[in-house]
Order: sequence, then C-alpha cells, then structure tokens
Amino acid sequence: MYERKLPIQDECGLDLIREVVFGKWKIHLLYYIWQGISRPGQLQKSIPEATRRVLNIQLKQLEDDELVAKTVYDQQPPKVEYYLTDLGKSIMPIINELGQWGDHNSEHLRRVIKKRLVLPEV
Amino acid sequence: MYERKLPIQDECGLDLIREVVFGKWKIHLLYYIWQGISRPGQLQKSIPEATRRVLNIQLKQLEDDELVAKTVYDQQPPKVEYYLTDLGKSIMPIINELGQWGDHNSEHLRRVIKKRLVLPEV
DNA sequence: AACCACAGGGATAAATTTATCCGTATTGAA
DNA sequence: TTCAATACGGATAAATTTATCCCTGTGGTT
Repeated sequence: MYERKLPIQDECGLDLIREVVFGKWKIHLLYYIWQGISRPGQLQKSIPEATRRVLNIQLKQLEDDELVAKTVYDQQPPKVEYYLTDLGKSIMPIINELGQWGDHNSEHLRRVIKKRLVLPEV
Repeated sequence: MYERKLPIQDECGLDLIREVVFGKWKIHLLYYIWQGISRPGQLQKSIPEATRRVLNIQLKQLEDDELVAKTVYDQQPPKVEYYLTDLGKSIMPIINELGQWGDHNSEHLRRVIKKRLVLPEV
C-alpha cells in the first residue's frame, strides 16, 4: 500500500466528504452500482475511459470506507456483485443532485473547461 | 501554467462536477465565500491547514470556471473581495448537503479514515 | 529607517493519484 | 491443448496536484 506522509484533514463534514468521494471515478461507481450495475466487468463497460485497475482500486477504497460492499460467489469463473451499504445509499440523493447540476449546466461547464486546453494568449 | 497531457473527460454531469469542484479546498472556499467571508486573508484564516499559495491557485480556478468572481479595489494596501456568481450560488445547496452528510456521519467516517493510517495487520 | 498589512505569484520539490504493462488462477468450450 | 471469460493485484512510470520557500510592491505606523 501507499504510506501517507501528510496528515489527513478530518475536521469538518466537507473534509470527510472529500476523503471518501473525491476520487476520479468514485461518484461514477456509486452511481452505476446504485443503478443496479453490480458486477466489476459491467462497471468497466459503463466507464470505458477508466482502466480496470483504477476501478479496482477505487472500489476497494469505497469498500474500506463502507459505502459499498460486495458478495463474492464461490464459483468458477468468479462472480462478484457490489451493492451500496446503507451509508452508500444515503449519499445517493446528493450525488444525483450533483450529476443533475452538471447536466443542467453542461453547456457552461464544457465551455470553461475547454478554455483550459487553449494555450495562454500571447 | 501546467500543460495537460491526458484528455479531460466531460461526457456526463458527474465528469463536469469533478472538473470544477474536486480540488482539495474548493468546496471549503465556496462554502466560506457563501458565508460572507470574502477577503483572501480571511479565507486563509478560515482554512489554516491550507497554505496561502494553494488557496490562490484554487480561487483562480474557481474564478476561471466562473463559480466565483472578485472585486479588486484600487487602493493601497490592496483589497479584494470574492463573491459567488449565480452559477456558484446555484451549487451551494448541494455543497451544504454534502457538508451536512459528512457531519451527520462524522463518527463513522472518522473511524474508517483513521484505519488508513494503521499499518496492515501482520 | 524599519516594519506591518495587504494580495499575488515564480520556481522547484514532494506527495499523491492515475496510467501502463503484465501476470495469477479456474473452468468450460472450441 | 489453446483460448475465452471472470476477477484480482504487483511493479513501475507518468501525470497531476499540493507543499515549500521566497520575492514583489505600496502606503501607513512606530
């Protein structure tokens, strides 16, 4: 594992939120699992931009943080199903609102984000 | 500036959200500005764990993304006041919910976060 | 004259996160 | 026997973000 060197901030609610949901694909994973897409392979197809490796890592963190849990079926080939814990379920209304806010303002947001790619004016 | 090498994902609302609010102190800054703490020096006192440098960088990004704007008073010593744009205001209800969720579940969250510091069992 | 408050940013190092590559294991099917 | 499907994870490189250190400039105060 990676041994952290800088202290983790956990003073306020916003600190805690950052620690558990600010990963590149965490809110996406929570969303798709909530939608019923439970198996790792399906999740990867739902998020093709992410490599399988990263999804595994972030799923593991969500699991460690107890926002998701999984059932490992004892069979061959392996079968695993993720599901949201009660804690995970409880945050979904907010994540959905975030997604809606992003969709609702997508025109604006894409515009400002695209500017980042443009080289600074001479 | 930093020239990005990997493509930015901006497919869905959740991608866009990540791009504009997933910085170490961005939601904190939005929150405090929303609370009326508008001057850079005050913001830094409100978030003592962050260095002034990082706050400047993240404020600049929030400004580029048009979630905040600022008034620069033409006087000496300098005086600057940040405020939320309409877009910035519109996301505050959700950020407040995030903070409340974190506060509400702080006991659980602190527990799982602290485990990360513990070395893996032998 | 020396210092403080104020806001800002360059240069670089360090930390952290993510990407890339590749290997493990099992069963059934071609 | 070779390959596909399934899930997982080590090792390392690259990218990105954050931390550290230090400097600029002005006007008022001591």
